[in-house]
Amino acid sequence: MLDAAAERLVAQGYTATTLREIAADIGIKAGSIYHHFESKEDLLIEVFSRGIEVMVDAFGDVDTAMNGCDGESDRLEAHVRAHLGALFEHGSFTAAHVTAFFTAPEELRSAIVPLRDDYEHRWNALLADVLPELDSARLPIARLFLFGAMNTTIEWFDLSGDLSLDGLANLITVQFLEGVDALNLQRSTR
Amino acid sequence: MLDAAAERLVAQGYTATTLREIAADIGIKAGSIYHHFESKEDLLIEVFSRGIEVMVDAFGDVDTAMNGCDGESDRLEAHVRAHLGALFEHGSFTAAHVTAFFTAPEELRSAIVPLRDDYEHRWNALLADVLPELDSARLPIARLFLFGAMNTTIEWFDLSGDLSLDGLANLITVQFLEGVDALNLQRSTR
DNA sequence: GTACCTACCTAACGTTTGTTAGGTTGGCGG
DNA sequence: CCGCCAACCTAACAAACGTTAGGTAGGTAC
Repeated sequence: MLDAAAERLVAQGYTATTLREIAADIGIKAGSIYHHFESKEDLLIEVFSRGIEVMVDAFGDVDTAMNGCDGESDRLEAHVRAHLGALFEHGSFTAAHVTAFFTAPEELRSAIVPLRDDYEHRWNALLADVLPELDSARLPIARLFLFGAMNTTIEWFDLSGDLSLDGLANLITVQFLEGVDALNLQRSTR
Repeated sequence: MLDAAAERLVAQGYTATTLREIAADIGIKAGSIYHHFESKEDLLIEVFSRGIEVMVDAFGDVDTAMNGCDGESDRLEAHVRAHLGALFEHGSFTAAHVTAFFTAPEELRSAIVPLRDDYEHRWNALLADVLPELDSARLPIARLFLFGAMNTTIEWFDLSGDLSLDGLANLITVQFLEGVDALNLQRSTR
């Protein structure tokens, strides 16, 4: 049911996602949803927060898997890969969050914002590690650039295409760290 | 009226934007809209296509203003500045397009896609000029990175903040061309 | 003055939405 | 066998939506 709601959110946004559609997708009637959730808002809050949960978990997994033993640039790339993995490989929760969050009403968003902030802080800390020489005032902007590059991939990246997720993660990391010039030297799509 | 519709689109997305609200914003009643447009879809198609028009015009203005006399990197930065200008300085049409386009129903989107394609082709041609050594298969991906960086600024950039639009354009261009490392050397916010 | 047109309004229509009250079913514990 | 509870259904509610038919005010043309 949460899965069905997430997929509807990705395809249609908040208001166009109706409880009757979600119910029909899983073979029940709209009224039955209220046995599990108090309201539409309640249900979709759960979907959005799971979207962040998936990202945070993926971030944490990378952190525990590689504790300081690898190079900083590889560490960044692994986190980029984890973020992309959350977007494309773990259901539609994260995708729903990224695409539909800003189409939700303000009251719902403010309930989710603390979770978002937590995730952003982890990235800020990571970037501060990877790029110790970067002006700290410019660090959030660098993060926003990176988020922009990663999150807009849902609008064009095709999992079944020539480029793999690993390759995409490498491409984004290199582009971020060294710019477009470096893309010429780095032709390995892994 | 188109302005009011655009602002509602930015704030709420397609389905949540109602004709009654748009009408109320400009001091008329909902039914009166049908004297100027055939339907809600018709009205919002006009808003979305004007959003592209603003971008295309801004792109064209830069092209005529600097015909080959400047460096390629400056030329790219001027176009980035023009794109950001369309987003922040010429009403809400372009902002509405970037934020709400994917919340609109499929039939409406397919009416707009040709205009979008035209704008994207111009950018592809520009990038092919600026980056002649870049693998042509990777050129659309580079453009998508750049678009991602530029368009997600609506979610965080503040016109009245410390960073100016010129500074932001410079930041994005440098980040795109040379990566985050170059941001340290480039501390001029103009 | 008459005719006409543009720009608006009123009032309703059919549909869809989130939501709710009350009823039905099936399985598990005792 | 009885009671109970979770999971579902039916049927309806008020509200809001896009849309339409018909009417009104004010200006312009002749």
